[in-house]
Amino acid sequence: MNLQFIGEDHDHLRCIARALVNAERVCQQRGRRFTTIRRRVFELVWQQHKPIGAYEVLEKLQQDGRAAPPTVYRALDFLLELGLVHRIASLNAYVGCVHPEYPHDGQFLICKSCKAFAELDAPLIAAAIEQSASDADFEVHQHTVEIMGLCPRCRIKLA
Amino acid sequence: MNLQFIGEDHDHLRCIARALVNAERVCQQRGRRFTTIRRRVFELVWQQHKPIGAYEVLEKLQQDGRAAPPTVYRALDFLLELGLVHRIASLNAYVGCVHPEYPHDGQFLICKSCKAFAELDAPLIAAAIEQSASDADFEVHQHTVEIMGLCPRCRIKLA
DNA sequence: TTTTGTAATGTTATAATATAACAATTAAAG
DNA sequence: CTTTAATTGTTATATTATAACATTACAAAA
Repeated sequence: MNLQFIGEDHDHLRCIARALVNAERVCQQRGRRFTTIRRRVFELVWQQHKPIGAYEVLEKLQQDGRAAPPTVYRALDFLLELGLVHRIASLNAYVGCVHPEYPHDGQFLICKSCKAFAELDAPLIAAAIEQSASDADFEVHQHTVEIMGLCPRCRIKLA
Repeated sequence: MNLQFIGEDHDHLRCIARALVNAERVCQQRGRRFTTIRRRVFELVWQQHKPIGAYEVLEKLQQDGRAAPPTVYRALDFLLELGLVHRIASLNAYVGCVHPEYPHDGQFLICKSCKAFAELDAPLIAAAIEQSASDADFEVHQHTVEIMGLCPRCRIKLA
């Protein structure tokens, strides 16, 4: 599966709405509470199809009222734990997960120019990692794959 | 190429010595200066076959005399630029590069238990990334691949 | 060999990211 | 209700990284 960059015609309100429904379902299935704060942070992460930093989330939260860093980090940790968001280590930033049916490692394409990202779930990459690791007799628990470059739209724009 | 975890018999002094010779050659080829501080930071990163944090490097530097964070970060940035060390984004830490002939992205196996790492240069992984990216019409500039799990030795120990 | 320009380092301060510790509140289960 | 556990509030601080500007060291030209 390969989840592409979004196009001009992308209906983002609908996109967020679907993500919220997914998130609610995931929480219910796992017996965890999708509280107001968690929902709000989740929405903020989804508001853009770009990685967002914790302190950027915090600023937006603070437009609603007081909030401190632990509030944000707790919500993010919760969402990470349930696989509802991913962390992009090379950017210290967070993105909404597009298929949170079950927790998983994604692979990420991130545009240096417009900052848009796409989440892959590329069996080819996962298999190559497994193969290379097993050649080294290494037992894989988790992987981080972050691919930086130019998205289709920016390739054209900058060509 | 696949650079394995080091074994019991590893002669680390020789290993560091070789790395230093490499580093000197690389600097000379590129007309850059391998100053005392850069050499010292390079040695400190190589002192262990484990990722080391910038502030850990700083502490060790300070055993020689005064030193402040910018000194360490500058040296690390220099070494990163020349491909003499790599940064492990998911750990905010640095490792020596085992084949710094030319700058490149590596792939890293990192043991959660003993923290040892191995650097891969796995064409299989690189190819899978290229393939997946090109499916999405994405132009790859750089990639981060960090694989966490158990190294061969720890697998046995913890079995 | 002095001069001069550039690269490198020193120094202070601060930005950006993240967590510890404990108090207060809220929700859910008995 | 009441008790318990989960969640959130709050303050302080740890950790990682950079900005800005002063100083020093080096290498090439004069």
